Amino acid sequence: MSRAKAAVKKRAYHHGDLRDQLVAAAEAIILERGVEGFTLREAARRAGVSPAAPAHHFKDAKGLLGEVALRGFRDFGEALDAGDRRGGDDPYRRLMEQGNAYVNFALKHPARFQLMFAHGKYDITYPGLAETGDKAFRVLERAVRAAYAANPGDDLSPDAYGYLMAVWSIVHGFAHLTLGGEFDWAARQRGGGKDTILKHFLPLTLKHLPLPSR
Amino acid sequence: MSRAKAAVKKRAYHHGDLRDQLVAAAEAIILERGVEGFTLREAARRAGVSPAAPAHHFKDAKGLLGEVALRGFRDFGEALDAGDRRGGDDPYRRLMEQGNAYVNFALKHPARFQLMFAHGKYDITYPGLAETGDKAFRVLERAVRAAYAANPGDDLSPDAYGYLMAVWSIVHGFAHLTLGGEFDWAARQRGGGKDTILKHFLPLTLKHLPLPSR
DNA sequence: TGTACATCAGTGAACGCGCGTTCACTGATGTAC
DNA sequence: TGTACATCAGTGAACGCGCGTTCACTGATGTAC
Repeated sequence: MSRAKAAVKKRAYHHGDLRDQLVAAAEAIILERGVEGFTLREAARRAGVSPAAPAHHFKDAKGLLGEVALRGFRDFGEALDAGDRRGGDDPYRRLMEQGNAYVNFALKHPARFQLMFAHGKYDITYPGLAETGDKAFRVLERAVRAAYAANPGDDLSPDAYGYLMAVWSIVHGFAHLTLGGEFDWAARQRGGGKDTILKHFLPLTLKHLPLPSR
Repeated sequence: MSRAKAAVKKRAYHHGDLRDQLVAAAEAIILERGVEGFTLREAARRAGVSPAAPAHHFKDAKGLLGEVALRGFRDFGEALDAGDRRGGDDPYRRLMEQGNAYVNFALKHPARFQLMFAHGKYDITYPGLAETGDKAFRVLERAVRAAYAANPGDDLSPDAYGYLMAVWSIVHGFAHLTLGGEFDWAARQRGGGKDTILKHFLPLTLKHLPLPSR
């Protein structure tokens, strides 16, 4: 091996990309071992760094997970918003597309999704987190308002509240049950895995998305 | 204190009720600290017993949790079944009542409910567990079959599959989101807590339970 | 362009902690005769 | 009814483990002049 190559391979004392690599490692660990399987030491190990190094980038373990959750909520909100736009002018289609986006996000980024809903695991005071989370969930509310012809700022009717909760529940429940493997028996009947659930069963399910009852 | 009283208060060397008390302690711990907060040592501590004692009743920590899950699935199945019967002859009402029972169980026994869906935390080979779990979920399937006029043993139509998943998703999602505190903002508007969600918002939500599309 | 020096981002050893499980043991209970 | 003894259900000390965090440190980088 040439000296130049060796120089490239040799890890610099300063890592250069540690912050992002810790985030990536955290996601990978959660993916493999679940939210509870995450440890700060393992993340440091995977980034090739001593267990004390992360403290220079995050306050503590929950701080690192706060950053993971923040990025999750940001991308999640954007995915919902893109779905909403795909729905055009039709409030029902907007909700359908958002529901699709919701479940797709959960199944494509299970680590992020599970962390986002794992209260107590990450630092909820992490800068920007609360706003980013709120923003994502307001995308759904906006489409429900449209479905019930409520202007921004208006109180939602009790019926609209129930509808909002029903729609949110159905997509969240579907995502959660799928990730938990509760639909695997159905997928197995068709000889597939989680991808089969997404491609085959999710459309069948979303067909039953409740209609707004105006 | 009389000698008799002292004799009563003094713990017998043989506990007499350790198995059940360990199960009760496990549920209490999960309630207070979440599924991940459970430790076998803490359960032993609460039962007033050394950390080695549980081994005489359960293979290991996951075995104890297996028993907790088993009892959970048993009661859960019975609750769903009672709901089903309340629905009388009307398949839709049967599903409504089951949905009600589903969410009520989850909110009244959050420790059990959360454990039941926490895969990997308990011993799934625990005697009777798989059967008891299957039995509970077949109660829902049965009502969906009735709604689609499918006889036992018939394959369900794709539409019926989607419907089954939609109904299960909506009640499971509602339970999960409520337990996760995602609806607290709504409850707070009405000056209440989880009980408000159960009494006020659950009926509003179940009104939007999808209708079977026969 | 060179140099002094502050700051930044690492190291690695050490801390105390609580965990699940194992071990040899012992006191209490139940049973056979 | 009494007794010998097997079995059951506890004890408590010990094991090794991995964790998050702290500490004094040091090498690399950036900046002021």
